[in-house]
Amino acid sequence: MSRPGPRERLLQAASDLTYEQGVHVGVDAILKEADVARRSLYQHFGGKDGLIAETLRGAGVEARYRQVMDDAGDDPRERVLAVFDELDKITTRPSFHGCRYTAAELALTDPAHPAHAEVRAYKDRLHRLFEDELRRHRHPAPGFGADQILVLVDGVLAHAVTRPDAHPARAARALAEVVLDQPR
Amino acid sequence: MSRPGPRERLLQAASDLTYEQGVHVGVDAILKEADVARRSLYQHFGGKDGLIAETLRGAGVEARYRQVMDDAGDDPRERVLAVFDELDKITTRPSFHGCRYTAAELALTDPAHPAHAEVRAYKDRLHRLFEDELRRHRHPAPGFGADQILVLVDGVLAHAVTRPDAHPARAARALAEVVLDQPR
DNA sequence: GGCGGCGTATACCGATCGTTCTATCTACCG
DNA sequence: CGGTAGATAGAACGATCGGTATACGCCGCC
Repeated sequence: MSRPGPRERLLQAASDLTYEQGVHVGVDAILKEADVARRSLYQHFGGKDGLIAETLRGAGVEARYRQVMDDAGDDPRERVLAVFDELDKITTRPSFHGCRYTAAELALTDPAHPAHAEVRAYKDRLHRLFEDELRRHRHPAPGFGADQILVLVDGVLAHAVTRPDAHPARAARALAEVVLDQPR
Repeated sequence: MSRPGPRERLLQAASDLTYEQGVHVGVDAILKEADVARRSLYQHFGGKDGLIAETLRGAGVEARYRQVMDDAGDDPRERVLAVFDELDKITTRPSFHGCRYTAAELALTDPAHPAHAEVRAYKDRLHRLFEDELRRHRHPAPGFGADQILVLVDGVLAHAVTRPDAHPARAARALAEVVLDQPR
């Protein structure tokens, strides 16, 4: 029943605050939110950069995609389309602030920042996720199809930040159906 | 033959630096790049926020879309597809750093920042641009179709930052063809 | 011909940035 | 019981942030 240790609290606080306010939140704000001593941050993560990178690695966004798919049953077509239905819900919530990975990628100018590798790894995992579904669906070109799905997903998340009322997820869903209905 | 005034130099420098390094570049860096006195910035734009907003308004990215379309001729189908061909070139250049409007939107947390209105206005103009093309093309639902094109464009620009080697513009182009080939 | 407006240059402000430091406290383990 | 590792609290570091103030030079225009 005891609360998690400093490391977990730091990751949680960093995850929340960087999503709400971007990766440029101050270390002080994160420390206060996590209720953790300054020293613990540098002990566990070496610095702010390390904490940011580790936060992205452990965000578990990919797991939520899997969950949505699993809730949609076994049919790959329904599983993929369910993602866009979910995106329509997410992107119209007031708490929606875009894709944390895309935001981090754009905000961190320094190409040497460890976060970039995490973003790349995340998107590669997502690509594999969709590619597997398309392969099960007997899509003629699962790799290319997965690229298309990823463009749609990233497009929805990017566009909805500025024009959520346009319901980009619905527009994208119709195109995702086209990807899924390729002659096999 | 004389160089442009401080205002124009500031806009140019801000445009360059904010694209390369994000909107969090320091005022000092902009002033140095523009070779302008500190005071001139606050005289002309009231502050950094005003300069950023004005930079977005005057970036003229929309004009480049029009140019690409005009170079592609009169057929709306070819004009729209030309945009994705151009995107494939742009996104694979080393100097590519994503969509400046999306980046600004994500980086600026404060909802009251004047830049948000500029981003919204820009994307609305883009929507109108594509909607007009689709209408000329006798698309059955030009508004919805334009939403789809915008999702594809934003998706390409967002995804290419992390995975340019996936050539998201090519993946998107195939879907844009679907949008354009709707039965009318 | 002097005067106001614009641009420049530089010093300075308080605030905040990420980081390092010292010092004290607490929990666990032999 | 003693000792060690980890956590806490908080001061302080130099650097940089956006913004303001002061002083000086240049130009055109009444």
